[in-house]
Amino acid sequence: MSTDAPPAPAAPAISEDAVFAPVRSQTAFEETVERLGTAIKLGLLPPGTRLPAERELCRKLGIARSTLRQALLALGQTGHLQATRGRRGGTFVADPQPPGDIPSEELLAQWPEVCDSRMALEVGVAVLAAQRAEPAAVDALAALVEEMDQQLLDYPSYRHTDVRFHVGLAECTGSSRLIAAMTVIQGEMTDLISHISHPEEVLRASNDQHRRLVRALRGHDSAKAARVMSEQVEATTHILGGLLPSQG
Amino acid sequence: MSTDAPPAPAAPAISEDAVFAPVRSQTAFEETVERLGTAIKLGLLPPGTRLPAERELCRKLGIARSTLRQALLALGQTGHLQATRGRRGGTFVADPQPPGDIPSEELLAQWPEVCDSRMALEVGVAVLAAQRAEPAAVDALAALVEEMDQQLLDYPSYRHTDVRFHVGLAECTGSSRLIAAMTVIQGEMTDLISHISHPEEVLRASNDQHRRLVRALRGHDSAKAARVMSEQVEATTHILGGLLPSQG
DNA sequence: GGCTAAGGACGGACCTTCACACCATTTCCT
DNA sequence: AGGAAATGGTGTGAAGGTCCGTCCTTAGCC
Repeated sequence: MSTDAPPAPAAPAISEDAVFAPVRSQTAFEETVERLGTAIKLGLLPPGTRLPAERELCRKLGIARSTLRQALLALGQTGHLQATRGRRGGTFVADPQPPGDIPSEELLAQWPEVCDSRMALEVGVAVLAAQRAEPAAVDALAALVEEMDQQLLDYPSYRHTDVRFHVGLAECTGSSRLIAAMTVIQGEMTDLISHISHPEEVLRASNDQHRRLVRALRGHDSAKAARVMSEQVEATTHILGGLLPSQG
Repeated sequence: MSTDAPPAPAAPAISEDAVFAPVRSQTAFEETVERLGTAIKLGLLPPGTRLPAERELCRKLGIARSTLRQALLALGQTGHLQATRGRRGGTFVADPQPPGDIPSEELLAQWPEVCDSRMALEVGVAVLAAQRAEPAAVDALAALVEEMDQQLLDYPSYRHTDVRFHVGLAECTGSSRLIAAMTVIQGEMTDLISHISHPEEVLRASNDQHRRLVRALRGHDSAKAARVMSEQVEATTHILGGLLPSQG
């Protein structure tokens, strides 16, 4: 017992790991490919959408045109974008889109972390949205729920509407940070779940929870919103946990 | 009425702003300064702490030694770090620490966003922590509450313990992403609130909420945890809203 | 005195990013 | 028909960040 243990008060080993964790600085090129690629894969930029002209887009993104072109070229080579020259030309989201690629080993290994982050973000967003959502915004979300009801047999379409629902929820908070975080996490979730089966009953149950969430928003009942969202995320997490190799 | 309005179904203008928002790629140098600087200012690395040797730390951080040295040099010049040469030398967290600098214009302008992000993250973390916290971890948090009870008249000390409490809560989730996110957001909050007055009564009320949160954790009552945390964050937000120039 | 572990300093190779100019293609307008 | 305009496509060189390797300096330990 009386060894010369350090007198330090309960060494906080865990958070030190976080402090000294690897620094991952993405290049502007990588970040751009990821941002645009995620928006396309999520359906936020539907097939046929015309992107802003290169000279304008690079200004919006705050990068050089040559850097932007690297990203556009990469997304063109993977079949996500298609460019046309001339006065009425431009860069368009390809139609049809290429098949989604399988999730990377790296992402698969992190799936519990992704689900945890999602749980935290979605529940927090649901609470804020319940406090702030205006009737018009709630109506828009309700319309998306109706839309999903018609897409129970077509998972890709369902998923796109689902993403719009969750991003729309983040928009209800009015916080651009939360919107950005939601798109990132939905992108990761899409990569994880797009290659597993989604029976109609599962989608129906999921959309029922959407409906209950909308009711909670309408009543500004943040506690109920938190509970419903928590159940929804947990359901997805359990499905993933059952289908993916636990801890690879 | 019958203008040639686009037939697009409810243009999602807001999320497009998010997609095309500026890409800010931090350099490895900047990211390192921020990570280490935040950890020091938050008290996660208390004064006197010895950092790992440069040759080891650059390996952990995944950067070159010269890049790491740039960061260490910068933190040395601001008085946060102090280096000693020789066999028993090393890089140490300076004691005493330099006075905290005033929050940047940029951060001040973003304060509502920071509070929103904090609300989402803390509530989500509280829910997850309530589901997962083990008794030993809850005891550790309870001990921090006791510690804060003794620090109601010494705000800097109180704030350091407060940070350890909230980061400890994130540790209860077991998710390194959430821990990292919590340290970032607490760093921003510290910058925002360190230069305003903190009367004893305010701190006492805040710590009472900590105590109620601990009770909720112990009972695995995630709904109550969410409610308490939501109130706590809201209280801070209101204080900030009253003291900072609204939308300066 | 010598060994060792630490910070301190330098220089060149490599890659990314940037700014700028110019080319090629298509459409619209006169 | 012909030019203006708007778009993507191409090239070049400079600037800066990062990495790697090498060496120097300092201070404690045997």
